[in-house]
Amino acid sequence: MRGQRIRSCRVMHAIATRPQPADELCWRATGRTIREVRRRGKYLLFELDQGYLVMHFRLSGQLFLLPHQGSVAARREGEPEASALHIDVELELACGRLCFADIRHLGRVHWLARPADSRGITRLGIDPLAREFTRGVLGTLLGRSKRPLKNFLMDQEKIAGIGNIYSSEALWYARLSPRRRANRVATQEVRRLHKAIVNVLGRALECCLHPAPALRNPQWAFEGLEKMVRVYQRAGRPCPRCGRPIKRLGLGGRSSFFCPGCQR
DNA sequence: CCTGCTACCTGATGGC
DNA sequence: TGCCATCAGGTAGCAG
Repeated sequence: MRGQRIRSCRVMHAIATRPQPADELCWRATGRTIREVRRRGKYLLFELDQGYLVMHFRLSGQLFLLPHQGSVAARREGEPEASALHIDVELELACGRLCFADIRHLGRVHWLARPADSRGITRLGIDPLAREFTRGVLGTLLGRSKRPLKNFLMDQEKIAGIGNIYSSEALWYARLSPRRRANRVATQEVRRLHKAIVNVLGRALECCLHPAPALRNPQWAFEGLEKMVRVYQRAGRPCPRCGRPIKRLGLGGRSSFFCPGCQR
């Protein structure tokens, strides 16, 4: 995407730009050039020559790169309907149409003068893949919170980027109960949790990149989590470590999966 | 300030 | 077959 000029921007479903008016996104984005693409927590940022295009995929957002409408390539592929793919926003680039699609329409696309104009971005905590994320930093953060570890790990203002899958997985690797209070975690356990977080995210990245996502294929869906997942959505099945059945637990409005046998 | 709950959406699945 | 409840990778906004 780097260096591509946004020839036009179409909003098919204005819910995706809320609370920003769709036409504001369009006029701000049109004619701009993408300088750089980066990630902050779960946000995807397109740095433009003026301002930023910011995407958040929430639960079901996806990006597609489709052939230009009416092109030979589009006809060969049967011109997939925007409605069928639930495309909310479409950016016309030289290399094709970059489409933000989202079945549940919970994802968002905004234009911002700078990332700090997003409350969600400003308040993001430390990136667990960054150098600065050390055992010591994790220990300090944990010590300041009385919440259950599961809620702590999913709090984007503490550590940015961990969601429901990887919080369950990291706690399993660290042999810590999702219900354990953050400030009741011993030094040795902090060390285990830190290692677990970094390992889980690293392995997840491997799964996400091999095979690489097929941006140009609208049928493509992410598969391969099964290879790395040990407890997530595996209630009733044996724990790969101790053999006892994995349990599902409601915490903070989300499902938490863990092994009561070896997670304390 | 901190925490927990609910709304926001659509679609898949399973029980009756 | 249809109807209803529940669940799904997340966060903003609000009440207490």
